[in-house]
Amino acid sequence: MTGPSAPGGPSVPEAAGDGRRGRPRSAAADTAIVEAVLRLIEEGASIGELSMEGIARAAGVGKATLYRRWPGKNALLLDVVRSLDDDLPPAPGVSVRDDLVALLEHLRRRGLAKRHSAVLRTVLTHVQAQPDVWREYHETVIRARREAVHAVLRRGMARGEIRADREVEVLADLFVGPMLARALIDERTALPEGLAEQIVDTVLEGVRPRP
Amino acid sequence: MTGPSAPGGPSVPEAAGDGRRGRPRSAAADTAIVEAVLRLIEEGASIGELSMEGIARAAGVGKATLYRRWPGKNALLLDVVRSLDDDLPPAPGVSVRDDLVALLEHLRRRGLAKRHSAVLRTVLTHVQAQPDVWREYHETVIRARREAVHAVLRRGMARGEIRADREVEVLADLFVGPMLARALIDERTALPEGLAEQIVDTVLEGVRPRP
Amino acid sequence: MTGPSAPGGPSVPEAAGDGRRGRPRSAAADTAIVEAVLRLIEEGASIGELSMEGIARAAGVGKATLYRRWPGKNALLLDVVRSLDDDLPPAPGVSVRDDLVALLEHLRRRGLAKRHSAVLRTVLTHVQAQPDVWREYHETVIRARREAVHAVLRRGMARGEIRADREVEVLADLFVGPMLARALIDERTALPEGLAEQIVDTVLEGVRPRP
Amino acid sequence: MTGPSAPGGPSVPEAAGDGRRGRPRSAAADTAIVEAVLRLIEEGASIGELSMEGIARAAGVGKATLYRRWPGKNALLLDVVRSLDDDLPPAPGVSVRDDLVALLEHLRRRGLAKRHSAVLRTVLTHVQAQPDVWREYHETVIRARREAVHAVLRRGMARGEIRADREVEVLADLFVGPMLARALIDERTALPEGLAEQIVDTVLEGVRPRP
DNA sequence: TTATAATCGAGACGGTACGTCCGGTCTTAAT
DNA sequence: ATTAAGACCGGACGTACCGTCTCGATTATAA
Repeated sequence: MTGPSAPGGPSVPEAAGDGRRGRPRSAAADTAIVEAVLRLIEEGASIGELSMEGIARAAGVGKATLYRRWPGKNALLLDVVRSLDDDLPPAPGVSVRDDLVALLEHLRRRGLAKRHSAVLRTVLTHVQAQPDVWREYHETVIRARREAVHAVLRRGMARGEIRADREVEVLADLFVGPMLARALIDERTALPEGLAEQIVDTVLEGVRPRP
Repeated sequence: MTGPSAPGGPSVPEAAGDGRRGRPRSAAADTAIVEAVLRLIEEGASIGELSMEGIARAAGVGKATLYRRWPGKNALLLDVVRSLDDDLPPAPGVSVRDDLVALLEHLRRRGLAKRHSAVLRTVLTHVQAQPDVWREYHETVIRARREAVHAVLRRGMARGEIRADREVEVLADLFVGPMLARALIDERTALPEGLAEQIVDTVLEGVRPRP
Repeated sequence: MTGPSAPGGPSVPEAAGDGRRGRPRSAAADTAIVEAVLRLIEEGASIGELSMEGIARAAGVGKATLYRRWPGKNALLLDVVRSLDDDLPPAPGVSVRDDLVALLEHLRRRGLAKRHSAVLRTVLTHVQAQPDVWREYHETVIRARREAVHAVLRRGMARGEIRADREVEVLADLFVGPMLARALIDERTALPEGLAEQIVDTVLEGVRPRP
Repeated sequence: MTGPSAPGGPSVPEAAGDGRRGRPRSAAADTAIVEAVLRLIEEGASIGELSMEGIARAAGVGKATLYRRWPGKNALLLDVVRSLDDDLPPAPGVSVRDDLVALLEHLRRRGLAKRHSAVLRTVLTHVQAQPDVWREYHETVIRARREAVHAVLRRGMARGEIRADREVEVLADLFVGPMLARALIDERTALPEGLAEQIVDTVLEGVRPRP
């Protein structure tokens, strides 16, 4: 997606190698739409006002302008959620333990951010019900994130800091799963500071008492 | 909820200590409705036919009969999902490790069951967007399940099989979170046999290599 | 309405010549129902609360009690309107002119009565749409009234007070029609005192100026 | 009502002096709706299929398209009935007697027309129960017709062909009332040819025998 | 300069579902 | 057998949203 609308932006036809004709798409509309969705969600429009009709109204935009950019509500919402994932999180890092803590801390912070939390909850709720859309999100966003964890773990294995007799996927879930479970299920009780370290260290050390 | 409609059943007015008047609610309708929802979901009606209108049609029931029992779609779906949680899972158990494996295995099996998986995914997707409904589900179903894990862990702590320098809530997430993450996010790729043991043992032993 | 179910009252099965069994119909219910209808109509319930549901509620009666007495709403309303026609109007009379005035005056007074006017308007509106019910009303109530006019006119013809070269039906309409038109169409503007005499005399004398 | 939808047409917002925006209302829908109502009524849909739902279905139109044009069923039906009154009836005329005959003959013909008769009966039945709607109909349609009669009569008075010692309103009812009474009450027994002349002449000459 | 053309906000289009109400029937326990 | 109460199925009510379509107006490039 290299068009005028950056990654995460609306899906441009992308055709017409160079000689585009007619009035170009309004960048202002792009912004207004995405901002309207975020505003609506933050205002608690759990699902009520989150209709294409309401979004168009809130953005001061015609409905056709929405449908010209996205094929439907799910695609729009998916793009909105993607637009919040821009901030590249990971880090090269010193030790494997610190890399893992950094990754989980990033996850935690995002789960805390009012905007991101509400958006994610509301949007995923919509999107997850559409298997194809969800799959696309999975393959573009989630897989990337997961790969970051896998890379760290594989590096740890190579260095001998992580046991090598388990599948990487399972190990990754051991670290990421607990944080996700808290963020997705426990509404927003907490995600207290220090949770990342706590999870990483406990999983590393094990739950059995050590002498 | 100890009335004629068992836990998981429709929300009975519950009034009238004994001298109930008027024609009683039809148990056949109760059954037909819940079965219709399950059937529709299994048939893949991800969200399309999952309308009160469609449910009533599929159940051969008037819409009023639905609204007499539940205040809205979410409440109905919530009850349906609850009706799938009847099978008490846990186990007294011999060792703490075996108890944990049993709990996770139960989780895994349910995640695999075609019916439960589809229902849960579809329904939670609906329900989670309604904070109040979700909260109620959380407090009646999730809390109970979580408590079972907590009990096992506390027993383990008392016995010295589980380290006592971590909060029980965090430890519980370490075990349950990975399985949930897989079940909820990875569509249904796997949940392969042996996953429960793998998770429990790895979390118990830790991820660091042991000599 | 002399018996519990007199002519004009609810349509009793009428079977069982003598040996009726079981609990007898409640006369209180009969009264309550009819009164409820009249009350609702007078209160302006033009058509809104005029539902079987609302009538049963207002009468403090079960719906089945209504349907046990009348086959449907129209039959009930028809009976109510009939119950207002009990007061025998006509008069033997001295001169034909006075008889006609008396008949029209009777019509006028009834058209003025708040109760009768509102009921008639509301009910006929319902009833007229059901051809069979309307026909029955026509044949039992309207025909009788019309016959009274015809009798007077025929007497006048015999006496030489009324021209005999016109059909009686047409002549009857000449007298009754104007009053009805006012009563039915002009909402309730007036029907002023003296209207009956005015109509009768003008129709008798003719509209052409007399020398 | 001078907008794009002529008298008898749907109630246009009428706002926006010139710069109308958005897609304009479909004239095809206008036609389809009115035709559907007429068709349904002619097919005998006394009141059963005469629902907004049924009308929309029969017209191949969304329900919203109905409610965009009329606030409710009564208003729609009222407009339909108005659309049948377009054919200007009266006539300048030679003698007062002939003018009156022409007016009544027009009334008679309309009462006979299958379409108009059925529509009028069914529709007025609906509309009359809503006082405000009825009032509007009265003031727009009935008053106009009545004024035509009044004009004829006043001309007759000026010419000395009509007695001047009666109120015009009463005289008008003497001519129009009989025809209306027949048309509205006698289902459709007749309205035989020559009725107009018969009424006019008899009312003019008077009912008393002449020497 | 003038076409040509894609965009814009606005809003109507045919459908479908919402949650409520009523019609007419049926089923309770109580009288 | 009838009572009041109320549940039953069906279906209409009027509203809202979906995704498409048509308006007149705007804003670009291409001729």
